[in-house]
Amino acid sequence: MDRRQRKTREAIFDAFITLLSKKRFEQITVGEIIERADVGRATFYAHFETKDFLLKALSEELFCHVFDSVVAGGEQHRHIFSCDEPASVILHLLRHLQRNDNHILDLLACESNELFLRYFKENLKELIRKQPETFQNTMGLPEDYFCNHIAATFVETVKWWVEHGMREAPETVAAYFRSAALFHTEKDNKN
Amino acid sequence: MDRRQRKTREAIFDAFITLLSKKRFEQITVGEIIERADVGRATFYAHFETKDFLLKALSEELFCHVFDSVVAGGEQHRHIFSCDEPASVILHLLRHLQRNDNHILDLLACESNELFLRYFKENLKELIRKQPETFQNTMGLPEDYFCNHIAATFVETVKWWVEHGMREAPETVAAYFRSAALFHTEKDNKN
DNA sequence: TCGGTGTCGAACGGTTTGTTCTGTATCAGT
DNA sequence: ACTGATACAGAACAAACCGTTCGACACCGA
Repeated sequence: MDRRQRKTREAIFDAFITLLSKKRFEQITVGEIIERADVGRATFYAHFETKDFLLKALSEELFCHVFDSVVAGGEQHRHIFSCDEPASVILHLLRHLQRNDNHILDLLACESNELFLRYFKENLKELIRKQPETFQNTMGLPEDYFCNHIAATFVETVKWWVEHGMREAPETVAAYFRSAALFHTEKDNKN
Repeated sequence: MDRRQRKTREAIFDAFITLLSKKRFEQITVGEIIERADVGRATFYAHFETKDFLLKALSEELFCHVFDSVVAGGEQHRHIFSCDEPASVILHLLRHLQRNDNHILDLLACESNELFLRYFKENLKELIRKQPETFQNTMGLPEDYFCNHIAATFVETVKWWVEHGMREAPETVAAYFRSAALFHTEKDNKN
């Protein structure tokens, strides 16, 4: 990709993130973005069809690499919701957040966080669906209901953590999630 | 309240609900609302400061009466999350939805349902907070985390039900929720 | 050096917003 | 039935934002 293209794209993303930390997505105008990014109006529209597409592109850019790093982990992440495992995906994600890689945290803490949390949840559901052997639906709940429940609980957990100031250690939060999500590993069931 | 005022207010609400069933909140214009409601522009702004306030007013109007009817039930609803109780608040709410009183269902099914679900959740949390004796935080989770988890799980359950076409009976859905929310009644703990 | 590509900046038409004003209809109380 | 207060319709308005177009220029890779 052309260096110029990358530069403006980056400038727009940065300006957008900064603005998101200050006001809601809906009340951010294209004018503000291009002013802060120091970019021509036509240039903006050459990159993004509309403001919503910018949001989508940003979401993909940020979350893709997080979830990619998860699947890249491969077999070592088999028990994605077994929090006892040090390599658990949960802990992986929580630590990712704590380090605030790529400003993800800023976006989850901003007033328009629902937009990103929705994206987050969708990726999670896919992840869960792909690894059905790592958790057990012991209550006989419908598959999609159960799957959605796990993802939603994790998102709510993250949201709570962030809004709470992230005072707890990732391990603690993972334990909370484990309790709340009603996730029983095979080990549990042997008790 | 003046009969004229009530009439226009009602007309605006109706038009708004109809439009919400057709397109997202964000892309509904005041112009469309007043046209469908057959109301003057100035009249609209005399009633609602902005489109967002209209949404808020509608939410309050709809959910208030639902939750009021719950607290009006008083002592008979003590065990708000004990689904075995026929008078349980859960069943009460689910049946309310199934009858589609006041178009609540339309709003929960529309593309902008997050707005109402958020409102829904807040009311739920308050309800839960007010009746701490009716559920037990057996896992030693932080109070607010647990409280939020219960409310969120219920909202997700309702969302799933609606998106699913509401094929299940309210009793079935209540049972799902009971399982998922990890809600243990005193009876459970005696086992 | 050259053709292709990205950017700038201004200008534009179109839409939405929220306000203001005038004249008219409806209300509640006497 | 009369009256003052209140609510309404409808038009017009300025301001803001959107998305597009265009010509001139700068930068890229080859």
